[in-house]
Amino acid sequence: MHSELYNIGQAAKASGISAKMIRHYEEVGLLPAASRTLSGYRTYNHQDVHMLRFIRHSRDLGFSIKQIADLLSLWRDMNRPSSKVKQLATEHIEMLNQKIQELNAMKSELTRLVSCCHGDERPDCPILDELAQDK
Amino acid sequence: MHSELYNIGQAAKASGISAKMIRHYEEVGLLPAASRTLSGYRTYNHQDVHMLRFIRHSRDLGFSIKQIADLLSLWRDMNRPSSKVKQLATEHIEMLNQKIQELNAMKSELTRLVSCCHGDERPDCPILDELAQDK
DNA sequence: GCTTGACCTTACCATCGTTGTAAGGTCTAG
DNA sequence: CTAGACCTTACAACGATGGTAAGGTCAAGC
Repeated sequence: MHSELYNIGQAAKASGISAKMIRHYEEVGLLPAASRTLSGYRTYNHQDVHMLRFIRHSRDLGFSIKQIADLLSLWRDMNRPSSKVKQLATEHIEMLNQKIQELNAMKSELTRLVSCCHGDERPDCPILDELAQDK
Repeated sequence: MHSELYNIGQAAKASGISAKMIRHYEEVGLLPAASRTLSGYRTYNHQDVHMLRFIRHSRDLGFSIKQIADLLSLWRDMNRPSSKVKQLATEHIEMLNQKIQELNAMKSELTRLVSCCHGDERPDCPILDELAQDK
């Protein structure tokens, strides 16, 4: 196993997280402070890049930074109970469900309104009428 | 028709938009500058509150401030073609669809992972395994 | 050795919609 | 006259990300 070093741009490419966000994650404490070259450049090794990939995958699934921090600490804890991970994921699914439900409610209401609107050159518009309703 | 006056708190209650946000909407130009009492308090009349309700309904459907500004100007334009309103709404539905799709993708992936995880006291966890994968 | 260009550094500001806070002025009821 | 509820402005924060600016560093080519 070589411990070849990456600078932040290479780590970004290898992990799929922008250099910008890597610095940000470090600043907010999601990542430990990277080691530096003499001239101050951040350096990353394979393990660091592995962690970055973990973060990206978590982010792609919509986990918040706080949740990702929890996932990372579970990941590092070799004695974690898998129930904790499952619970975290399940809670996130619930959050997703809630958001999806909200968006779906908006969508169906809007779809209903749109289907009522002629959509021609005349000014009459049930969409505006409904938005203007006092209900 | 009385033109009874509301102060910002009363307008907030009557419209369902917080006083805070009413000020914000004024600041960003979604609302015209409110008239003021001698002592500087903002005052609103029935028509203003009606507009605030319009904004709230639009917001409840997920329209952005920019879109609401467009809706408001269509609302005020008695010669608008309803096609413009319909198009705006349709574009928003498309945006909603896109977001819903993204969230659903996250949800189904997560659901799959969760269903693979025992969720007991043992540390083995396919959720973490997958997040840590190099793919 | 010097220049060029690509990279790195920090430190800001912007987005979007909303909330919170602080410090102060005003109004109204007791 | 005072207490408390309201109003005012101005600022910062959230969440994740992007942008910009001003400057230092590195590697390649001349």
